[in-house]
Amino acid sequence: MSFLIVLDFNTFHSHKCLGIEHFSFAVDFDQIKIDSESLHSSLTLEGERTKQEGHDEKLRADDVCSGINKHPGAVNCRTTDDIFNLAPASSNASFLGNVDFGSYSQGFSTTDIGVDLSFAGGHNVAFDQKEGKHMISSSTGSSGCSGSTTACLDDENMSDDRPMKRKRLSSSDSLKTNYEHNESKINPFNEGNRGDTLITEKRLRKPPRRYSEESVEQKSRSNSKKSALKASKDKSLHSESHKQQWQKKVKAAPIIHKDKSFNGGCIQVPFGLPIEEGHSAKKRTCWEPEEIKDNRILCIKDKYEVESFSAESEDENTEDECTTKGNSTQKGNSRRKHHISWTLSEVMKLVEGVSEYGVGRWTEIKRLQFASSSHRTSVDLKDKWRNLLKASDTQLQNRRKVVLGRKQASQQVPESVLCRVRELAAIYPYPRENKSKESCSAPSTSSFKSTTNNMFVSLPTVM
DNA sequence: TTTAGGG
DNA sequence: CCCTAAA
Repeated sequence: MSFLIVLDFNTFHSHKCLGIEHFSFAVDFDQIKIDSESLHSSLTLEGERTKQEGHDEKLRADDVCSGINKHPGAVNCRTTDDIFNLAPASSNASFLGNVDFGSYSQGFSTTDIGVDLSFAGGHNVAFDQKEGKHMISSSTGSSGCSGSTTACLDDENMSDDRPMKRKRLSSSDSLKTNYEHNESKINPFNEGNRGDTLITEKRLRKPPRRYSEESVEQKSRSNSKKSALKASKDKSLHSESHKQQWQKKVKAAPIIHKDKSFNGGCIQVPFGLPIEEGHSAKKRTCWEPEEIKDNRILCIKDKYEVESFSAESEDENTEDECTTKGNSTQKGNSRRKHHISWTLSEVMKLVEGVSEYGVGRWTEIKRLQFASSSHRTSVDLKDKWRNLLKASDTQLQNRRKVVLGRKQASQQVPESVLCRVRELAAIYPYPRENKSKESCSAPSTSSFKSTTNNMFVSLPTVM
């Protein structure tokens, strides 16, 4: 098994890290999967054993952000471990990043190596492709906190992303070029195997209720001064033209008929009604039709998306694609507000931004890291950071309980990122949250800060 | 306008 | 995410 992978990696390496396909293409993981299945019987015992004894070790390793080599639990990790050992030092950095995520996503499914691996493997393919892609072109490893895995991972991406984004921004004064850019860029990657499952997920998801409400409102006041105002002052104004094109497309499609067929009366009624405090109740009345309509839109949109670039739910879309989606889905105003889930790359960009500019300088971060994504306002960044802090904190606590461990932890945000968040939280204490934690919850010294500090201190020690 | 914080 | 007070 490891032999296969090693060969693969060698090709990957011999291509000067340009052929990420060689590293993560389907066959590769099929091999792994097959191997793991065939090995399952023989490995089960060992896997179970290593999984258990490895788990503690893994947790500790994660604490110091030095994960990879200590994940004996998952088959993949073992192989990557082998690779890692064989890999020339020069390629360690970029490869590390890849392995990191892989092993983390593996980590959540190690409970059942034989079964879960297939899925997690698929996931890894997707992820590694993306990440690998990012990493390949950049090799700056300027990690602030010694070469921790996290640092590699983040910086690898970030340092690459930013220049590209700037370039994109400057080279595409009209958003149209921007989109062309992105589509052509995105296309090759999204045509992976994983697209299908993700698409289905997306289609099944219910639209948030608040969204339906707002779409109603937007329709009712389509030309209200607020929208005009917002559009005019919103920086994403330049995206308007493109957006409107999308809207035309969408509108051209038989959405309205569907509405009628659904007895759209429900939709109309709420208009007349005063839409004030009775939020929940009244919204719910008009929710169903809206939902259906929304699905319609989604379907139609999906058609386009699947044609141009295979849709992909909340994964790595590169914020630009998210923008595309957002604009197309929403009618009227600047950005689709309701819950565009944060992609990992976005989170990492945020983390990177915070590490570079400090907490609280959200506009800076927005300008520099999220320049090309019209959604994600500085407020969003702030909120997300708050959430990340919370997540990292709770994760820390969960770690101590150990028992809970893997599954629930952070399926979206890899531990490495949270780890980085904690580091940054230690460096740049969040304006008031940290204080409050210190003053309120921690009469003696401070629970949170001390732990994070310890973590932060222990990092270089271990590395 | 931007940040911080509550909801 | 949204809203809003404060700076």
